[in-house]
Amino acid sequence: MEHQHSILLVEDEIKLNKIIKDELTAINYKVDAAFDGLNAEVLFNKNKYNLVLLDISLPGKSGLELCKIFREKNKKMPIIMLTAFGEIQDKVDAFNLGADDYMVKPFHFEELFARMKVLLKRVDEKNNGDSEKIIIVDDLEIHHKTKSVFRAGIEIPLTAKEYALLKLLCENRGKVISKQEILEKVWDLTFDTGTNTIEVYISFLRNKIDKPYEEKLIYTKSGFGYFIK
Amino acid sequence: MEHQHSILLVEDEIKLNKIIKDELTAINYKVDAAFDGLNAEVLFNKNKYNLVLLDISLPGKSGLELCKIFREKNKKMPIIMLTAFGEIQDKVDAFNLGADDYMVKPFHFEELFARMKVLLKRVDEKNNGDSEKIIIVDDLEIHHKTKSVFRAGIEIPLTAKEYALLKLLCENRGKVISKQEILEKVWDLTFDTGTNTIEVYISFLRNKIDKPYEEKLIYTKSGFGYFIK
DNA sequence: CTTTTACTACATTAATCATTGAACTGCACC
DNA sequence: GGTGCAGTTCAATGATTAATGTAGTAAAAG
Repeated sequence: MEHQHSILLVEDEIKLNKIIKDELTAINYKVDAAFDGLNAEVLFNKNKYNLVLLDISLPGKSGLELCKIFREKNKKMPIIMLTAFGEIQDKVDAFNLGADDYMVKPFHFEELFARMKVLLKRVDEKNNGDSEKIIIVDDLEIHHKTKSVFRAGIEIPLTAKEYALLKLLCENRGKVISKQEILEKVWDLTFDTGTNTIEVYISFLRNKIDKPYEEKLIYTKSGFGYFIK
Repeated sequence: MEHQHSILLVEDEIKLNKIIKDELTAINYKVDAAFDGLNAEVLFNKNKYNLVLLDISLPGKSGLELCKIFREKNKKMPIIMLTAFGEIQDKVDAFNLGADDYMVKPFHFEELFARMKVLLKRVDEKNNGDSEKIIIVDDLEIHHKTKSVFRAGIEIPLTAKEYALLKLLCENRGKVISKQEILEKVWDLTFDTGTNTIEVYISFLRNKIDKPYEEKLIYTKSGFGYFIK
């Protein structure tokens, strides 16, 4: 798969640690688990993580200390603190030490995952320098800032999915993108649903982007996927 | 130290570059040095600077080009051009491209430092109390100082949340702001609560800001977010 | 020529958005 | 401490727009 996020999970309750790890692994994260502060630090220094989940009360080295250390070494990596109920002061400290978010135990996994997704997406986008970007392919322009698409100077209104699909293809102009990859990046699915949604959306796009114009931009590589120009 | 300023120094004369960097570092600036335009651009995109010192004649990409690029990406960051004697026409161009000041080589470092200080102070003050700021979009005015909003000269009373939302949208006029971003910046939430508060507030705003007027300012980009004008 | 793969019109289902009114919250005032 | 009020939030509804699945047709591969 194209882009799997790497998570460092630091949690001393063995059972909780295991559950979180299993859940995250099931939805396609790569997880390293630590059960105490010292071990967490070793892992952190050895590997590169996209995000850290950090319990506050830990044997070895407190989560707050770790938070400070991690933040000093990496300004951008998101840190989510896992706090027990009543550790509200710690929560405030955590933000001052550079944590990005916190979850109060017990929490719903769904909420944790949602927050992780937001933070990871934010970092990914910043790295791409996304917000001001304009993609130009031939006489087609994609303005990320306004989420708008122009061909030959005329705006073509696209839906969110159409836009995401076109953007993916244009960002990889010339490269054949497999349906598998499209499913992952546009639909956030890691498995094939057995329907032909992608083909339908390619058709939508062609109607809007290519049909009215002489030169076609979207091509099919039968058996492999789609590509632009 | 209370507040260290970050400087991007772009100067191709190696000796001069080093001297300026050393002097600035000695008086407690953090300095990144670039010797050509391309490298300067890379640094600029990667890091956040409080001020740029920019030589006009550079290999790679001219200082004037860079000035324009930097100004487009950051409206507020001061840019001081370093011009050789006789580049007076360039000096004029530089101002048109958004430079804040210039120094004619050779110059006294003391004078450069004094000008930097003035410019940095000006920006710092603006950032602290952007109290004087007035955002104008069409016939809509937002007076930051008094937290009041006028349309076509008539004051429109807004509540705190309405004001924050309108301000966010107007500060990013033209840019589509996602609900996620609105939640973070107006409601301080990192997670979608599953309610429709944002839609409700957009509705409130439209009633006050748009309904009584012919030209509408608040638009919906379904699936993406909201934007102004 | 047969099989696989892809295309697209159409119908169905789902998601998103706008609006309203009701409920909740904190605060000033009695 | 109760009452009223403004600000905020929530829930229900209907309208609009988007996403999905089916099925028959077309195109490409072998």
